[in-house]
Amino acid sequence: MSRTTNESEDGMLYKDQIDSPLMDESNGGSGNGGIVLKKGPWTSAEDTILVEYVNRHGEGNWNAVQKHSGLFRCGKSCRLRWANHLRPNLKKGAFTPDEERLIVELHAKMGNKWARMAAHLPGRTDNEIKNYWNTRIKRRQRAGLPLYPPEVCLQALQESQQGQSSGGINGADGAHNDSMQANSFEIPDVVFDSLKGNNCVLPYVPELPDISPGGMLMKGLGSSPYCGFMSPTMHRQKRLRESTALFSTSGGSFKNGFPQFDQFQNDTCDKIARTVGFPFPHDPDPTIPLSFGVIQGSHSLSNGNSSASKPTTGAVKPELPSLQYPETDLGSWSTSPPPPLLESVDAFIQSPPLVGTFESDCTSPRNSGLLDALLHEAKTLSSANNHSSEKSSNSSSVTPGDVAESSNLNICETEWEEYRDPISPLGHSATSLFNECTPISASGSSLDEPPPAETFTGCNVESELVDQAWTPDTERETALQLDYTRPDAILASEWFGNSMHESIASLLGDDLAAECKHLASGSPTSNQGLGFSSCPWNTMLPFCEMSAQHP
DNA sequence: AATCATGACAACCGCAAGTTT
DNA sequence: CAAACTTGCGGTTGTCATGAT
Repeated sequence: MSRTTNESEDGMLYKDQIDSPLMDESNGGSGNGGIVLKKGPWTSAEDTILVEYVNRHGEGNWNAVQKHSGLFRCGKSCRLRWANHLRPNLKKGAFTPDEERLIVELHAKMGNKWARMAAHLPGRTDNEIKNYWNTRIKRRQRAGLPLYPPEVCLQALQESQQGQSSGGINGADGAHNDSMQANSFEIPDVVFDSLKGNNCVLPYVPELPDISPGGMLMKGLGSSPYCGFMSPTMHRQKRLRESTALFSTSGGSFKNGFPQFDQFQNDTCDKIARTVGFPFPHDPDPTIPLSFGVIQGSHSLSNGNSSASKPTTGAVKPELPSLQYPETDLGSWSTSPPPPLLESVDAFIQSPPLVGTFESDCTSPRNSGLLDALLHEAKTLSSANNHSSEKSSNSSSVTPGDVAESSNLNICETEWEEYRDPISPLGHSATSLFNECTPISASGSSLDEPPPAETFTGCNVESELVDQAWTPDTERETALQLDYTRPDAILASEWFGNSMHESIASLLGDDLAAECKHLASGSPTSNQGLGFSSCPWNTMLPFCEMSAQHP
């Protein structure tokens, strides 16, 4: 597509600039009063000016470009233009198959860390990669294809194994420089191991469009176009309720729930902390089908960009991404049977369950996923607990449990903050892999046996696996057996040995633990009715254990 | 032929971290 | 030490081209 604008406008704009009275007065920076900085497509004339300037003065000090070159562009725009289009050695044109594969692999490891990914693709810009990825996920989503091809999973697996042998949980930093060479990211490694065990099949759970807990959590319900999926069977009304009021409490509760995560790597901790600490709207109703395995949260969420998704206690961010619905809409779901679904959502719901519906999760550009989802789920549980308490007591809006949990979570968040590792891809990686390479088969079930669309069998299996005490001796073997759909299993393999139920009980209370167990058991009824709700539980277990075992 | 959907691309925006003043 | 500034990153939006209906 040609961005012929430059050519078409060539000269013209340049001329305008030259002739412009402002040109001579353009000394001011982008904020200079009186000078209106140009926006929109760059012309070749502008490019020329910028190139000349950079050749003369070098990169950096972009605001000076506007001041000294006469360009009516803010420094930011100049930097972007240079980095994405004018910089030497830029590789233009479509991505090669190798590049595409690499992007997929990198994304599996890094999530939406476009700049970091770009470092692995000489001549490519983060923007290109980002655009490619976003387009790709849309395309594959529509096609019902897995976001991460099996071969990529396998390769990543192999690489991860190498990295695993040498890397520890904390290898992230070292690894990030050359993640492709030796992946030491813990989570991904584990994931890939799991994938290996499962032959890396069926990346998506055919089932529900995911609610994208992450998206909901970070941006305020269903902000993500890909995350907004909800099971038709879901109780929408419950889903979004209490979000504001509960968020703060719930989020807080989570923090405390995880007193220590010394073993988590930085990034992981960061993501988790963010997620945990984030006042995500949690669903008071545990029956809400969250697609955990499916989660698609978004990398963006966890990954990152904290800018918009920063934990803001107390209130759901009104900020709405392109496809999201207004909160009001969300709220309306409670009353109206058909929620304002996105096209994609509709497609997912309506499309055949087997192949791609799940895609939404997997393909979410913002997968943050797993952690967010976990937290969200935990929150949901705690919220449910609170809710039940409220019903029973019917006396106060805030139950003791709320307060206690809230406090716990806050603490946890604080501590996690200390372990942030911007480099670690865990959050994303885990998410990506979980979401996108989620095998339908559970440990117990064979790959040849596709799971029912309504259920997320992986959850069941995983719960069992987790229950099997993870010991260093058995860890490796178990890892292979783990369903890679379950991040929790992975986490468990690394750090946890106690039963999840106990952990949950300690964290959220016995009743919740019991419920969790129930969900984990994967009774057809619960699964069907709850969608993936069981998955979140399972996923969350490790975290619970963490808190229990790592005070 | 008109319309719509999709893909590809470019650019902007807001935020956050780092640096300078 | 704080404010201002710079830079970088990631998300989002807008535009155009193309193909399908």
